[in-house]
Amino acid sequence: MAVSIKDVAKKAGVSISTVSRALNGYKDISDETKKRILKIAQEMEYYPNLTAKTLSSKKKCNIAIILSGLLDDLSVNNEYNLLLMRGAYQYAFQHNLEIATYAINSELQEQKSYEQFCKEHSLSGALLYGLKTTDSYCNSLPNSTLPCVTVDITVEGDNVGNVVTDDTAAFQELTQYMIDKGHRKFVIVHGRKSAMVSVERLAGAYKALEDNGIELSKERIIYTNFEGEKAYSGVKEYLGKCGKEDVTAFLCMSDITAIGTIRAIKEMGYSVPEDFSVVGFDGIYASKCIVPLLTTVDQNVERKGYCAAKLLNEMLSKETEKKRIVVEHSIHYRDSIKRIEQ
Amino acid sequence: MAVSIKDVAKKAGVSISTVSRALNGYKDISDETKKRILKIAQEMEYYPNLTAKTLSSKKKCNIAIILSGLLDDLSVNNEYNLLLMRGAYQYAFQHNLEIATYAINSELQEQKSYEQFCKEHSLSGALLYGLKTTDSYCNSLPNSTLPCVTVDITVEGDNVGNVVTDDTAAFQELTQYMIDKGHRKFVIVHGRKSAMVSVERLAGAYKALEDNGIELSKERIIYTNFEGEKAYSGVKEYLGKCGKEDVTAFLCMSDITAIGTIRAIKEMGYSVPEDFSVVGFDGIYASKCIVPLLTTVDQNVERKGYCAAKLLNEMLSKETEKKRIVVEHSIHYRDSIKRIEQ
DNA sequence: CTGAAAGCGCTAACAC
DNA sequence: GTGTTAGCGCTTTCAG
Repeated sequence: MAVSIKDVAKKAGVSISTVSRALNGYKDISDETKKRILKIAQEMEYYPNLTAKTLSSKKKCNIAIILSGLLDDLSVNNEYNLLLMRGAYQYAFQHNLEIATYAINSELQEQKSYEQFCKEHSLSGALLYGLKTTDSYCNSLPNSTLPCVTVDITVEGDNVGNVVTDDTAAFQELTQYMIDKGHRKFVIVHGRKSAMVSVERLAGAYKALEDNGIELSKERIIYTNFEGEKAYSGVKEYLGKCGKEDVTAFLCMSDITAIGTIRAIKEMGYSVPEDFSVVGFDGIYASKCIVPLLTTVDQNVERKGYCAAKLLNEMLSKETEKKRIVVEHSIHYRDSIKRIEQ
Repeated sequence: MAVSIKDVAKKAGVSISTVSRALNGYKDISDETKKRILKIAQEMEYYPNLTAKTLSSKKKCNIAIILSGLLDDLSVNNEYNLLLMRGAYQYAFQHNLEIATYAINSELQEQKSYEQFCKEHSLSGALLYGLKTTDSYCNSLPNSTLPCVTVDITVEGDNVGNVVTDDTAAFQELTQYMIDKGHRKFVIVHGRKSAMVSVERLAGAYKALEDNGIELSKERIIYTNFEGEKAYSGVKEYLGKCGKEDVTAFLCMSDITAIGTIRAIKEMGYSVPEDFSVVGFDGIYASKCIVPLLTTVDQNVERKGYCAAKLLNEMLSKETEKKRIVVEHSIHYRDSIKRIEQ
């Protein structure tokens, strides 16, 4: 068995409570014994059992990432999820916190509520990544007594914090930029109808379009479920049907679909940005490697993960009243768009 | 406080051990009481405290993923790491296991050994992702009493399992394929000198080259640290210096560097595969979205994660003597290469 | 300043 | 079959 606090106490000739005090930096202990105990503990290679610690301790503060949808068929979000994790762990490292990540799916959510999950794992709160509007957590969260922070999805509740991108503003900005570049004939390569982010991005596009008196018919929206292949086939079909004159720019709701769009365009014998301009959304690594370099909205994903961890931590220590953080995005203006004469 | 086993016992008018027996499906309990207790537990929304469970239980079997290097500057492995996770969680779901993921870095490894980490977290074993040859875990693992499974890096030890790709064979195969297509003048876009996978891939290339009596000078190796930008600048410089006649194919050790290579080629006014052929390695999502579709080795990353979890689980239950699993790769033959006349 | 003792929620002998 | 009891390793009153 591993060396326990008891062993250290015995070796040091003190009681276990004294060892506990020394280890946890309490003040009501003589400097001398403290040093001695610490030294012995180190020599014996003693490391506290975190399980026992959380079990016995009252004021626990351990948090986790609950990653939903990791096992969904859709293997498109891989980079995104890990960047979110990176951000959270960055915060954790800086603040000497430890975060465990668990994976769940929609089904598991129905079997066990968020609160139950937390209690089972002795969690005082969690970061909820990858939640969908249809997930059952979304219904139970508002009544949760345990704090949590969602990312990319707005859920109300006294103990619920949200970290989001202003998707509407971002997509509006992007669309306006295209309009400023002379584009009037757009096709939107949509994400998923039921995804909150897609809905908001679409709203942003319409705002810019309306501001400039441009109409966009429903037929000019291609749904992709965020899959590159769907974007590819959708765009190909569209171009085959409607021809070149009908459109000058594709507004894509993700980089992956933008890359698929570019492939479709090239395969039809056209080029980007000479014949068509294309913009993406996300700022994935590949967007700055491909040809042409993709103009895209950088969501600052890592920062979102960081902010989520920070918000949760502050909610736990009642340091903040804030419940909603909008992480600023930025647009990378690159080579995939072209100014055109009208 | 949450409802505990005690509360259930009280309500049911039995002792806590009876409740425990009912909950854990032991046989020495009457069917009737069992059903009654289960019903009450459900009504009371009782959920066992896993922390207490692992603390008191002897034969624990909880495993974790220890993800190293997540916070390294190099943000190139994001998709890779998450696919690995996906695989492990897939296995976990199928076998009703729960896996927690923790993030560490090289520094943390020096402060605390693998065994200490496990003891702290009451782990019976772990999956080690992202380990580097220079990491201190590599030295301590051989003497570990707790089992673990590494991925992509070979570490010896009685309690150490390894899941790898046969990088040498894969890269040899790829190189041979290029040779069969008529290529003789290669440039290798290398990963990282100190990375085990890079070393093996290089060995594979040399094997194929030597088999066919082709020489490759050191100047024809471009080191990239697996970064797309480095590949881009390296290839650009190379082409600027040596010109078009000097090379017909680029063998890249990752898809990201292959994508960077393609960009460099295009920016120099050449095209792929007309002027140069390019192959990658990994099989990332973007490889099947870009133009041209990238010929690459699919590492079957998800399967690697799955096999690692499986191997660890079997090591824990002594079901297997095997310590090393080579996950079969496959080559996607796509559009980025061209047959040439010599 | 330090020790004794009571728990945290649960499992696992051991009795009855 | 079921209850009693002793821990798992640690924190935290409460005495002294």
